[in-house]
Amino acid sequence: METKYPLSAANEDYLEAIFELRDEQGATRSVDLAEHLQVSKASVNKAVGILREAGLVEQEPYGAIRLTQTGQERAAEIFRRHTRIKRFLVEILGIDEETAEQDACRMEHVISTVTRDHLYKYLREVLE
Amino acid sequence: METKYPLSAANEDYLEAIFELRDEQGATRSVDLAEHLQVSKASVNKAVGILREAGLVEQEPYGAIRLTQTGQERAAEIFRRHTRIKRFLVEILGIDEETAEQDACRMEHVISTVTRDHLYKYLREVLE
DNA sequence: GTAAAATGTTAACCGTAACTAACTTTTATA
DNA sequence: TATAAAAGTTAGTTACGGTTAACATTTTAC
Repeated sequence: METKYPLSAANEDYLEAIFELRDEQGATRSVDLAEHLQVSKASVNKAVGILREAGLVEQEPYGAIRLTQTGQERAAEIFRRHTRIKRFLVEILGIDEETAEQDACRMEHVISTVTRDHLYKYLREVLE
Repeated sequence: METKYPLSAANEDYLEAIFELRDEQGATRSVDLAEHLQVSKASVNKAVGILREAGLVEQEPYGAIRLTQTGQERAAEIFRRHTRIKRFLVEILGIDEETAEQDACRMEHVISTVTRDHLYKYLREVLE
């Protein structure tokens, strides 16, 4: 299968949103993704196709989207990165929730794993 | 003229590199830009055209590239952002120069002005 | 001063990621 | 249950930012 396929920032966003918008059965609808990410249904359809090819989600035609095991892990990691960056912005730099959310959305795609880990460590130390 | 034209991340990179690679006369050569940014001469040519349209640089055919007044200010601000983010990564998070440089390159394009200002303030406080 | 090398320009192309419009399928409702 | 609305799909378009290849202009070296 696919071990560590790199995802584009856009596709990381789709994966993360699928993770966030799951219902009790773990299903996510395309239309909700489109709404959440403010893109067209067509864009969602294409992106989900890519995530499917990459083995990160499953979806039968006209059906709901579900994360695979790998997809789930990958998405959770992205989500964790996002929330920690946001925490840093809010709790350390004192930035408002709204701005922090938007900035975290973009920063999560550009920091290296080295910086990510140092940031986590810093958060643990400073917020004990 | 153009008051606050938004630049894409790519074009901010070109502008910043033009700023960094100026010689004593304030001139930058396309070929050096291409080398520095690791792109083709054709890409440089296209990007410089956009910066020219935006009133940020001047260049007569086959001549050197020079920043206009606005271009100079804009580039200096981008450069400042870059170096401060890098300082943060190196001096606060303890990341190595190499990684910090690469991450700063990407982070500089995605942080809001709010976050930028809070980061500067934090740097001043922590590094007194 | 001319020929070769270096530099700059242009045209045509590619991939990504968005869009709209038209269509199919599914779901909900009257 | 038939039909209208909602959701999903597909095809074709656009903009951006890169590419290569061929060409034009400058600069350098003999």
